[in-house]
Amino acid sequence: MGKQVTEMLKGVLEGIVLAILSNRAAYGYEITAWLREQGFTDIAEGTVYALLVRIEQRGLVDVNKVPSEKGPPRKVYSLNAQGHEQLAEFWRTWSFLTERLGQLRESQGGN
Amino acid sequence: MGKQVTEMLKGVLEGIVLAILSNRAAYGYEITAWLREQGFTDIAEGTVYALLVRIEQRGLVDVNKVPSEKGPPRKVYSLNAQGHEQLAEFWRTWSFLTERLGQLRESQGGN
DNA sequence: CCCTGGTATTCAGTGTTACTATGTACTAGT
DNA sequence: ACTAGTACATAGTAACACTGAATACCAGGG
Repeated sequence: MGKQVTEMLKGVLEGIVLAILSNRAAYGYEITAWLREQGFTDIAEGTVYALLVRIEQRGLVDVNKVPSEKGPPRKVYSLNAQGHEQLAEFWRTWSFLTERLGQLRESQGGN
Repeated sequence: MGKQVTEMLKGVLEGIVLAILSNRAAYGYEITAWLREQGFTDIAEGTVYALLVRIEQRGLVDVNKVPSEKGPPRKVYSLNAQGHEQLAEFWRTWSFLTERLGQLRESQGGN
């Protein structure tokens, strides 16, 4: 993907993961695989795990350890009330950004 | 604005400034003031200047020193060919992100 | 004359975040 | 035993925006 996406992901990736978790509970390996399918081809596993640790420490998710048939136990994360609030806040900020950027884009050659 | 915007701005602020400069040449102080008007109330002056130095060093802009009636000379930046290319690349990346995020948002409660 | 305030740029130090590159752990199949 | 796939964890690094301050230039007021 390149460095540009990397920088833009900062701050956004957390929102993406929160959004995923608001759909349904999920664990790190699963989330990483899903992201890769969606075109975020360069996202390293370590990145997702680190992010999950951060949002857990900030109390945005509940964790449930579930044994797996193949491999070590999964840490299944689900969004709690505080997480939903944080997600709503993320969407507000995201809307602000898209609106501003949209205007900027229109004010020029477009594309 | 808060910390959330700060993190999301990473990588995006550069695109914003490139977009501004593609409309017309401008200098740091002016850009900062404009951003504040647009609602980016928390952007520190130092941030914009640092960004301008970066994109200058990467050869995306041409610089022109213009005397000011009040204060030290202005460094007026204008986008060159490489800068326009970088801006186009930014819009591509931005489109990718907005598309993915848009889908994510729809796939849930919306808002 | 000095001092404040607005214009304009610069820089050292800090915090957050994503990446790289590993390492660990568990299971199934050969 | 060995390999491959699943699953999580972490130490070190780079990039970027912020904080806070300093510097420079000019105007007007006390």
